[in-house]
Amino acid sequence: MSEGLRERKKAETRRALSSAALRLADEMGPDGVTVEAIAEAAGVSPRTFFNYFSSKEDAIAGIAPAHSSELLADLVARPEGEPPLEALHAAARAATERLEASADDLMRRRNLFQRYPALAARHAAGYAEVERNLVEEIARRTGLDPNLDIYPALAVATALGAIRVAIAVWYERDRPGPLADVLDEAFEHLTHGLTDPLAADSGASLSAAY
Amino acid sequence: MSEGLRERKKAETRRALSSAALRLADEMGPDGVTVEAIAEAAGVSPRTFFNYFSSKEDAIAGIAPAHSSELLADLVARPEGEPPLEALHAAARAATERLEASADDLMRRRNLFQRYPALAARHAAGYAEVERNLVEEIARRTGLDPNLDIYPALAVATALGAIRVAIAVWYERDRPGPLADVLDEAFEHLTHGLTDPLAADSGASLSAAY
DNA sequence: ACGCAAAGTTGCAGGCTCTGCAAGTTTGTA
DNA sequence: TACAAACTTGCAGAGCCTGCAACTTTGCGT
Repeated sequence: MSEGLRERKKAETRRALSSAALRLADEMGPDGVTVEAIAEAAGVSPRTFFNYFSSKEDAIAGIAPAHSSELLADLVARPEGEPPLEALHAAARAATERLEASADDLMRRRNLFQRYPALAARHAAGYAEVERNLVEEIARRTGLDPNLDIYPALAVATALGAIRVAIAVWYERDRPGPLADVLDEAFEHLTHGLTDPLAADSGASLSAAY
Repeated sequence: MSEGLRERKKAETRRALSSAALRLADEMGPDGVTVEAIAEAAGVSPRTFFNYFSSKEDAIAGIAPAHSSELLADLVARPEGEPPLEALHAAARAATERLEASADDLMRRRNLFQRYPALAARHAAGYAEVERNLVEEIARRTGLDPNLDIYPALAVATALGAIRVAIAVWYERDRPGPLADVLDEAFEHLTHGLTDPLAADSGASLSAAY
């Protein structure tokens, strides 16, 4: 029942292709690696590569619908009455914990993105669809129109921005503690209206966190 | 001295290529148009196309560094003591006014982006560099480390998100008034900590705005 | 076990994108 | 007018990506 041999093999092939693409791109640059090389490293034909990824860049940038859809699932699972930003915070927290588990892949990819910004853009594009879904869910929870009211889209864009920034800072700080702590710090700022951390008293506890 | 014939011709060719790319992509979809067709419509050879744009997508997505660098200039021009989010708000306001001026081009491109999200991603990638610069400036103003402190990156990411969301909602509402009004609405939410607009009293004035 | 249907892999043909190079053409200047 | 720099162009070629048809593997009912 659960997971047939077929499913497992497909997942394994996908992982092998993604991993090979990432490693080779790291070594020779995204343009230095060919689909042929990736396919060979993963033990399949070049043609099969395109059955798994729609482009070479997709394989390298790692368009992983898994993490994103889990983010949506986590949000949906939050209690109905919870304030939107709190629900987003909780879902984001769960996401960071999953991300932290595969920190090495994340790091490798991050280094690549720093060297080749075009890849980062491609990666970010993968989140566009999830963003739409998150906005829908927040709109449903607040009873607002996702197209005409600004709040749902703004809250979601802000939350995703917080995740992105938290990951970046976490790496720059050489990962001293849990990623979730940095995320909490970010949401703390958001709930306080992003007041200047130096001018405002409310900022004292924040800077003390680091 | 000023602008030789050479310069003007180049600028004209670039504009013709960009315009043809946008129009053809609108008619036949980004994949339905070939570089050959764009070049022919602009009256140059296909090879010349690549002397102006590094890829077909670049020509269609219209990587325009102008707007972004103006955003940075506006931010730098704000008074030194101004709270960061207020300065970002003011700079964003100026940006929206410039954007509103070329609303038709924006609309056409926006329609394309809606139909083909990959283009939007490409376009967004152009803003990555400006985002870094904005973060630097906010860090300078607050005396924080742009890499280790979360506030500057968070404030900038949030502000850019606000601009993006404001534009989207403005179009969905069929542009009833100034884009800047929608932007103000977004920043209002941000300064109030993104509290649930239904639960909080502070939300009353916001929903009244629309 | 057996065999059939669905799913997955592969090779091939072919069109398109993009690059480097060398030759030709146009523009700015002395 | 002559010359140099800048720009355009054609050509060759590598690589990306797709549709198609044949082949192999897996899942499942009998």
